[in-house]
Amino acid sequence: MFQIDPMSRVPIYEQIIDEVERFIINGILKPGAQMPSVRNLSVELSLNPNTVQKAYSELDSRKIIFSVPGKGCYISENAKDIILQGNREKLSDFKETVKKLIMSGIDKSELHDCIDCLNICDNGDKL
Amino acid sequence: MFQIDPMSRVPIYEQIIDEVERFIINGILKPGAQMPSVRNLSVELSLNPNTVQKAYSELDSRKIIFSVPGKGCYISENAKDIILQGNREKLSDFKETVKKLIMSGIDKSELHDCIDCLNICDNGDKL
Amino acid sequence: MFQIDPMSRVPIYEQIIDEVERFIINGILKPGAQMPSVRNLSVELSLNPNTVQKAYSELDSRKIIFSVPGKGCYISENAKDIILQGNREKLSDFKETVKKLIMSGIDKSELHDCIDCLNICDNGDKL
Amino acid sequence: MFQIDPMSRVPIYEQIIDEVERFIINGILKPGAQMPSVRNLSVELSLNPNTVQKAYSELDSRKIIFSVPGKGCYISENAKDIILQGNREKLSDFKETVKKLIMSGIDKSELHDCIDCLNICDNGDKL
DNA sequence: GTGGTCTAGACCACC
DNA sequence: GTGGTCTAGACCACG
Repeated sequence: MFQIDPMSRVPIYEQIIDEVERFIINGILKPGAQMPSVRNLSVELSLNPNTVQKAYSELDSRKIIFSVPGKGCYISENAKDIILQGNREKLSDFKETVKKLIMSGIDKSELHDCIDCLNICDNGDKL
Repeated sequence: MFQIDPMSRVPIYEQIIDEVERFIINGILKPGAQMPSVRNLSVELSLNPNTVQKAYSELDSRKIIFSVPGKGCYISENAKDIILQGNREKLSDFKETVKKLIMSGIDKSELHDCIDCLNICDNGDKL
Repeated sequence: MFQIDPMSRVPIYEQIIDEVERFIINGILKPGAQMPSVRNLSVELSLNPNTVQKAYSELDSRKIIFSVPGKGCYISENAKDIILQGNREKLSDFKETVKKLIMSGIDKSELHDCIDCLNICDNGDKL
Repeated sequence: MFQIDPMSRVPIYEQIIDEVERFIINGILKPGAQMPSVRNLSVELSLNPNTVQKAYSELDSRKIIFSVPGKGCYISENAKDIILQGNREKLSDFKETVKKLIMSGIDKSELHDCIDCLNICDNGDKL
């Protein structure tokens, strides 16, 4: 289901969150749909259940999913909106990154080039 | 001298490295110039000497500065070149960041806007 | 596991690095294998964890090992190549040493004898 | 007089000792000859007098020179012998160096080559 | 459990 | 005074 790189330096639980968000943005996971159980997902991805649980907890605290005790986790109605709203923060972080790069002597045009040279569909899937 | 944010999630020793690089790029620290001593800088920034030492060691291993035990640390002749060369890697990381942002549904134009709206001088100092 | 001499003038953390490199060259530590944990090794060698950490950090920065925070440190695929390439520098240092010895009046033949009289297996283990 | 490299990582006081020994081995400084005063040498080489003093003290303790209070330092009668005898220790250190190099996977033949490729006169002067 | 960062304080060699 | 190494002990994020 989700694509996880266990050797990446970005925490696995963040990768899970990113993947869930990506699936929601792309419409693969729709509001009301049930998430895979923590146990199943941890087995499928060969991950520690605690790691999956941490991702689910974060998604739950951000109201992107909600858990029904004894039944499972489900996608919230306004999950997409919350994610898109969260992108504001990401853009803020992005600005900080850009600022640092410029301060270390990199030209703005180089950054623009980096963005343009990426061949990625707008729906988020790799070409 | 250097601007450090102890609350940032980026390690203090990396902030020191970034600041030193920035000063070198801006020409404030020139080749052959002596760096502030580990002890002085640690006092000035209210840091543990080991933290400053770690930053200096990394700069030394990257040949941006060189240390003469018992005398002090000095800016290397080709410090600027090494730093600019290191920016290649930073651009590579930047691409990864951009890729993730686009995959989470952010439009390229928004990223371009983020770059353009920054009011930063080309020499790296904040306005 | 590793042989450390706490009384040597060569820093302990460098001794650890040398031992790790030796084990990799000899094929005892293979690519992908997990390194002993920082804590375990520090206990086993009766060292401070920070000392071991410093050795591991250096090995990581030289790409001989790579660390996955929360999981452990692993031998890189091309660790052996990197080490052998690093030996070029060692030979350069060796030349400097030889030069000084000759300048202090030692005959080249004596140096050749020193090399030949060593009883060391080609795989690096003491007889 | 002496060639000192203040940027070298080999301690200055050791460089002084090495230079004095080299001059004695080459016959430039003969037994009974007076050494330059600590003060003069420190001025001439732009060094801290303490550094020169440390070198002289070590040479004195090894009986290579002897000091006559109020007059100066002089080369001992058997200075050359002492130096050549000291070379035994250097050869012992050299063996240790060679052992480590071989243990890190360097072939003996490469070390022999390093020795042979040096174009240095036996009397210690560079060609 | 893992690695990573930081502080506090010590000792050393060198200048 | 300088940089370099080491210990002790703490805290954090991550699995």
